Amino acid sequence: MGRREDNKAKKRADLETAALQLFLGQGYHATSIEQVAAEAGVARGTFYLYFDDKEALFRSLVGAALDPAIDALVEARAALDVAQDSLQSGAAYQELGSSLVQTVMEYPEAILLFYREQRNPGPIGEWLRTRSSQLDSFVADMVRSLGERGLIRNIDPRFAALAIVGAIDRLVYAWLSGNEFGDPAQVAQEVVRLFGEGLVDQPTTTAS
Amino acid sequence: MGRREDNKAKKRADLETAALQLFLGQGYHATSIEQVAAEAGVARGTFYLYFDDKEALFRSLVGAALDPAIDALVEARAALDVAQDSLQSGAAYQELGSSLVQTVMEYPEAILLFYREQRNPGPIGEWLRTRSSQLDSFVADMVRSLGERGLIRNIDPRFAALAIVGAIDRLVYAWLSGNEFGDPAQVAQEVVRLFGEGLVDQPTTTAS
DNA sequence: AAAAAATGACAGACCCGCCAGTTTTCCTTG
DNA sequence: CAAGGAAAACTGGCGGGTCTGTCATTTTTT
Repeated sequence: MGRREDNKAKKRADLETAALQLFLGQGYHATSIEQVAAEAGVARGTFYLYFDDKEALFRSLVGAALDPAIDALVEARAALDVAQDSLQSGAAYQELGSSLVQTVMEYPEAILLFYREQRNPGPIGEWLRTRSSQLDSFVADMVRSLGERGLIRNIDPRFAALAIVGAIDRLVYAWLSGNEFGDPAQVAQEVVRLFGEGLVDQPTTTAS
Repeated sequence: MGRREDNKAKKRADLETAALQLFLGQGYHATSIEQVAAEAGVARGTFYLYFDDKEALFRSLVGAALDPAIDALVEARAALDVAQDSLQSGAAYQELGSSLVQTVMEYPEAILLFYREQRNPGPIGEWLRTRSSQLDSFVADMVRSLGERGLIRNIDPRFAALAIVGAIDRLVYAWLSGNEFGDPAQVAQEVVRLFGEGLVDQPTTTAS
């Protein structure tokens, strides 16, 4: 029977959840392998039977949450490439949005860790920023596409993407950090409206 | 003569600039006092004649950039409290904006460090987040005030503030990290327009 | 020569990754 | 089904390394 396999998988998971809590509590850098092992209830040496080092642990941990998100991004791009009308592309955006929301809801701690460590130097930070910039590029392409179809006013896509991603980033981060503000779905709609109206081409309404 | 004093001040500055480069290059946590001292050309023991520890060094370093910004915030709040018409409050906002831009232009590295370390756990991160949330609160009040005067549509000020600050945050961060995009003044205007039109009350323009 | 500044060795504390020795699990065989 | 042995899993001490903050001593300034 796979009793051995099961135990191994379980212990791996124990180490990962222990690490997740410690990383969130004191940061990746400040957490020692000793602490992770102790928290998971094993000796230091045992850790090395499951992971090469702290970095491999982190990648496994956060990758479990990020990989699905990146996959969703890739799929959305593929769907958009073959989309013929705005109905189909709208569906692709819809699908992407719900995938991303689902990922965040499923791995809130890992995503929070992603936000926390993102700006740190070193290989971990670089790895996270690579993932991050994929989203930036996607949004930039989206803005560019909408601009070319005349649906929004002319604006530097790279600039708009940073603003949009930055706003969402901060909102999600605040929410994951424990700040409460209403129904996420309603918040999402507010974001769309906020940027939607800010991006649409229209005469400048001068409020005195 | 103040020769001694001068040298002391200069050495302090040397230590700070050395630390700034190292913090930006490898992060606060990964930088040792040994490295800072070596980079500044002094022995490790000398460091402790100028700063209590690494944390005091960081606070001094980043505080030099943040304090003026916080001061500008406090002054703007005071000016808004006594402002009677929207001309005066507009001037206060204008003044605040130019102060903040000036601070960023004067201490770009320190501000970048502020963005970098902001989400890390520990006393340093908490200290930075305290400063950060002052800006959040200010913007939230601003949105609330504009809403009460009917200049923008009804929207949760806390939510709008996070979106606005998040977008600006990301743009400034990208710019400080070396991403080029045109004239900062023009970018600022774009931000105002983006959010301005997104916040104004208006019939929902449904683009098919 | 007195005062101030600078130095670097030292003690104490962690941490990493390894690995020889121990314990647990599994499976075969009588 | 029990016994026993091989294999897998686990342990914790060790060597080697880094970092901190102090302080008696040396160097520089006045």
